[in-house]
Amino acid sequence: MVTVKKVAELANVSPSTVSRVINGAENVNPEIRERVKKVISETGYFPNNAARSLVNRKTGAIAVLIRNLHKPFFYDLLRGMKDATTAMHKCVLFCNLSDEKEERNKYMQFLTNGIVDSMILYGTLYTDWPIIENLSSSRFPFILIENNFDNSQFNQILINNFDGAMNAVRFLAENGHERIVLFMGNPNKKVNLERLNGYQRAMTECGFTLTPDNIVNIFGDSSQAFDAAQAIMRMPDEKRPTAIFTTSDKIAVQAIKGILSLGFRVPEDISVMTFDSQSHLEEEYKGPTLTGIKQPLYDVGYESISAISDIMDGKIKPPYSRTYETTIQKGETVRNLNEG
Amino acid sequence: MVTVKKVAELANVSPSTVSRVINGAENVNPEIRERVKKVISETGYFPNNAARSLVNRKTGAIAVLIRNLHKPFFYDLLRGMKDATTAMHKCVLFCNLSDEKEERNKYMQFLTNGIVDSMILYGTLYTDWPIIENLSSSRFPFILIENNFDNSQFNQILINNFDGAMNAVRFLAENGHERIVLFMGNPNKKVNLERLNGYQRAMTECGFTLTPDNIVNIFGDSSQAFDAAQAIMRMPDEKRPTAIFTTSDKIAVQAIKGILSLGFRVPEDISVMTFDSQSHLEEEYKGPTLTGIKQPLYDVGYESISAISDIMDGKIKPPYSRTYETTIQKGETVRNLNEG
DNA sequence: TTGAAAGCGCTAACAC
DNA sequence: GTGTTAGCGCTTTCAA
Repeated sequence: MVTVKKVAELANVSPSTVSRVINGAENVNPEIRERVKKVISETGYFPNNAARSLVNRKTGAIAVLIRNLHKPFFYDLLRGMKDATTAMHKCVLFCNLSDEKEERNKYMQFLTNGIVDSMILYGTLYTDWPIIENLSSSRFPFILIENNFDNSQFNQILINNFDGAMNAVRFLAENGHERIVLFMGNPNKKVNLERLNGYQRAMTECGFTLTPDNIVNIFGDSSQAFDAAQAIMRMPDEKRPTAIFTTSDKIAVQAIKGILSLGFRVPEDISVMTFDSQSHLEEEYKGPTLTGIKQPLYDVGYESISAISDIMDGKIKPPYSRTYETTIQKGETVRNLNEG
Repeated sequence: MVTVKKVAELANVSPSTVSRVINGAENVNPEIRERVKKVISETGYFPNNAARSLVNRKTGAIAVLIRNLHKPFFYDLLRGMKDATTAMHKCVLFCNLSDEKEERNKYMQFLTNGIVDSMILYGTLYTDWPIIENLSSSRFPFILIENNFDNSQFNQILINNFDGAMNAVRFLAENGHERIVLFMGNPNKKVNLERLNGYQRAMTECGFTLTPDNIVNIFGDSSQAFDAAQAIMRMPDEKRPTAIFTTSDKIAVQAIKGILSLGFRVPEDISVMTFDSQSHLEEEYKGPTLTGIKQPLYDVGYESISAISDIMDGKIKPPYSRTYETTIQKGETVRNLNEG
């Protein structure tokens, strides 16, 4: 293995000079610099990160922790992160975590002790609190994306789920819908809670009826939405909602499958509006293209890398917080009741 | 920061003893062991990987390098890797590489110098040869998945593309097809070349006509397949192929879109068989479910982590090589000409 | 069974 | 502008 020492010997200088050349210090005789550089390229020397990290206490690398990294949901997020990585010449390490607490701890401890010096965490769980607190108290720099904590002391990037949900209801209202039911996913996820709250606020604001029946719980497997949608289609016409708003694509897809399975059509018989509007769905789906609220995940991904870099460089001083707005993505699943 | 030294002080022992406890050495007085363990848990001490790596020259972590990690194509591969990671209690770091040589080099050098001590590379490019050779000559352990090199000296996991393509043609033959055209992707990718060769062999074996017209080059953007498929559909019935075999899902999807765009149907007017049969397509597709050759990517992912672990543990001695067979995934795009 | 001491490869004070 | 020295946190001989 080639080390600074060996390079120093071959170039007839001291290790410190080699170090200076490697790190681009100004105060080196140009002639010597060239000599050292030549030896470096000839020997194929590359500095050992472990040794560097040990003395510098930094590596310049960023870790990104995501549960279920493999899910197509993260397509745009990862693309954004990748483009930012290339643009900023960083090294980014992705970790695909499971829910197991032990495993999560292991990764955290591994990464935070000499491997990376900043971190991006997507969609932390409530149960991750000890981890976050630990990071925070040890002053390890990190950014949370869509976290579950009501705490502005952390660096965070958020998506305005509340307004997004409100806009969904308003969009449905503009299209003549009043009887709008919510298919709501696991309320332990803060995002779902925010979408619920936005839905409720908008329903009230629009003056639409809002009873417990308006909110259908899909807390378990998303396939529950299949049955729930069937149940709705079996209601008498005059009572049946004209639109379903779902907190995720997965739920929307299942709901539509349920609707179609009974011979009904979307959006002719009932409209469906989703939250997410991913370009890549998690399962085979051949129904009409979804209309829904779209999250700017590419931008969020790009910004997360860019922001953590700026924080590390001192260009941004924590706590940093940024909220992204959603947009409405028009597909084929919402019918305009005002027409015809 | 808590260090061995501090733990040693608090426990009234020497750093060496702390080290022994951490590493589970036998020769430690049980009483002292407990005392040290207590201090460790009280202080939340965790060993610094950089320091460890520096002296041990290993970290126990594995890096997985994939170009375009975000693509849904890798869904099953990543799932397999993740499950293996959890099962074997390893730390796996994923890197999303671009084609840029400079970036690829940077990651390699970063990772191989104190961060991880083994590596899995998926789908290396021909231009990666210097990297691979460098890894190899420095005796850094790695496994290639679906690599582009004809070299059995490396640890590798392969998929039998040749037999897969042969089986595709045979399957079409069983279904009464004789005029089978190949839509072939970039031949710089070894996998495409193997699929081409398998196709040719099987066509010959079956005694079917095999002219240059039988092979349509889709070397650029897969949307070329759209036009190519239209061109085929414009051929007179008696000359037109009865089936198209494509080297990837992407090409198949474009081809089907082209066919449908002219008012033809799949598989009634022409059959389409693909290689890949991914559960997650890269673009919106609502045509018939694809029939094609399926790669066991989950298994490949799982095995890659498991194998590199075994290599590191000395349970497997290099060079390690394993080839996975494909299966036929039946969808709706191949018509049985023998019926009716 | 335990501790003292050396050293992994690198950088940063400090001296020259 | 350059070299010497010490030390980052850890493990591992070697003595005791």
